[in-house]
Amino acid sequence: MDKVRVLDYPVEKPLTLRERIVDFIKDSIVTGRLKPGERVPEQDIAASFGISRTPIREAFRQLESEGFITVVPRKGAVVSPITDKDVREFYEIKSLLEGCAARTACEKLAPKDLKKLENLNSQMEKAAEKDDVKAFFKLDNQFHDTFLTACGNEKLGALVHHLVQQFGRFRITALSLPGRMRDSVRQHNEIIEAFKSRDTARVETLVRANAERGRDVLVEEILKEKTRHGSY
Amino acid sequence: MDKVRVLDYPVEKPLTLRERIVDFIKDSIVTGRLKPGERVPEQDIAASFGISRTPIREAFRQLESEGFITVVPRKGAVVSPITDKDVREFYEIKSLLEGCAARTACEKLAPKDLKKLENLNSQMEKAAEKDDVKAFFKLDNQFHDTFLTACGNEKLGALVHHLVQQFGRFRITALSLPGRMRDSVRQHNEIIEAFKSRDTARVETLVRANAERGRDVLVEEILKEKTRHGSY
DNA sequence: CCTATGTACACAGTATACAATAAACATAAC
DNA sequence: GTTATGTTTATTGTATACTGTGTACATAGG
Repeated sequence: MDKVRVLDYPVEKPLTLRERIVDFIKDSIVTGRLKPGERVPEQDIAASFGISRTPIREAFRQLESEGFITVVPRKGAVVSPITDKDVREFYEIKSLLEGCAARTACEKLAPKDLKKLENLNSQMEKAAEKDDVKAFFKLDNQFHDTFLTACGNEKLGALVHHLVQQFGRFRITALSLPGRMRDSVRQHNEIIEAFKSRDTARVETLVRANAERGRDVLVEEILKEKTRHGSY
Repeated sequence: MDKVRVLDYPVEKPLTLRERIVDFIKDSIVTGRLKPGERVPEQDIAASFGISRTPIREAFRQLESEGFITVVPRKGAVVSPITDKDVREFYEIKSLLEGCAARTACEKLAPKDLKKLENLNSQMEKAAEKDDVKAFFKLDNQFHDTFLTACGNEKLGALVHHLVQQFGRFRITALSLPGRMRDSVRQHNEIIEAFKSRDTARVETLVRANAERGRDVLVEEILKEKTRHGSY
């Protein structure tokens, strides 16, 4: 009863213009090309892409809902500024959710998941040695995604993913600080050990500690950046 | 140095068309005028409002990001179906977040907040007697908002608010079940007592129990509705 | 000088027109 | 009859034109 399978090669679906714009602006914000507070006029984007304003306006709506930009009717859009309060609040949530996910995942983690965690962390160690922040960043996300997925609650994983995404720019900056990546690898090793011994309480504690450590570094980074701007 | 205050009467700001459409569709979904799975063609909305498609498309983008509708490129939008799995997952998150908020709020609640909780709950009792589901619904939201606000984490409050909003339709249906409102009032009374005695651990336990009770009723309601549809 | 009002310009909000795609239907080949 | 292909139609994606509002600057009045 199977259908013919001749032409089902990996064809990348043609993204709609809006989707491409969303990706572009998100990336611009996360990597820092667009800075918080900066204005984002529709026409400029439209002109530089050679397209009309319509898909851009739709992209703005989506980006607004996701917290990347703030739009004031009849005034325009600006990149949402991030305050240290924002980071504190989000990371309190992240800590709670990730801790819960890790606790739940602890009993479910398959041997291959544990293997994966170890594998990822050793890759992160290498990235840390080479000071490859970008690679480390991706691996770190995968590490966390592993138990976020394993916990079985899809919404929870998506939520954390979404929260974290907004701080991309600061996270990358924070990872660049001396010793930060190595520090993270060490914490991950502890987490892996706890997972192996199926110590749910300890897993939760460690994961939350990891999140809170990330928060502290991020807050510090933002405050530093703020004073840099204030000193002009 | 005060400015003249002659014309600052409550002037309701002119909402943009998109905002009105968003409100309308959300309300339609929450109250059940639009059912899960139902298609939502742009043209129909445009025609019935006598406006163009542009603001509607923008509204769709926002509603999509917020989880109310699902849009497939070049096919159109449908009201996002809600499964029992969705509810279970969301309420696990809600329980966690609300529990945390309540625990944090416990030490911060001012006398007037406690007064407010008692006041709201007695109003809910009255609404329950009169079988006024709509009023009860609003009061219940206010009750929960009280400690969500008091906990100090604004994002957390907003997040829970957002999660809960999507299940509006089912929550209202669930509240209509015999005894459900009275049941809820009873749980609230326990919570208030725990707040009064500043028993943080008990507060968290009770709030989580309340959330999980809500989840169970909601799941049951959805499963019932599913079989109703399946039995055709 | 300072304040207030008028004016011009930039830009977002909306409408309309057109292009592109997907689904439904019909038609033709086997 | 069943399958495959052409065609129509409904509906979304995008472009363009127009309208209205906010901001900045200029100008007049005190």
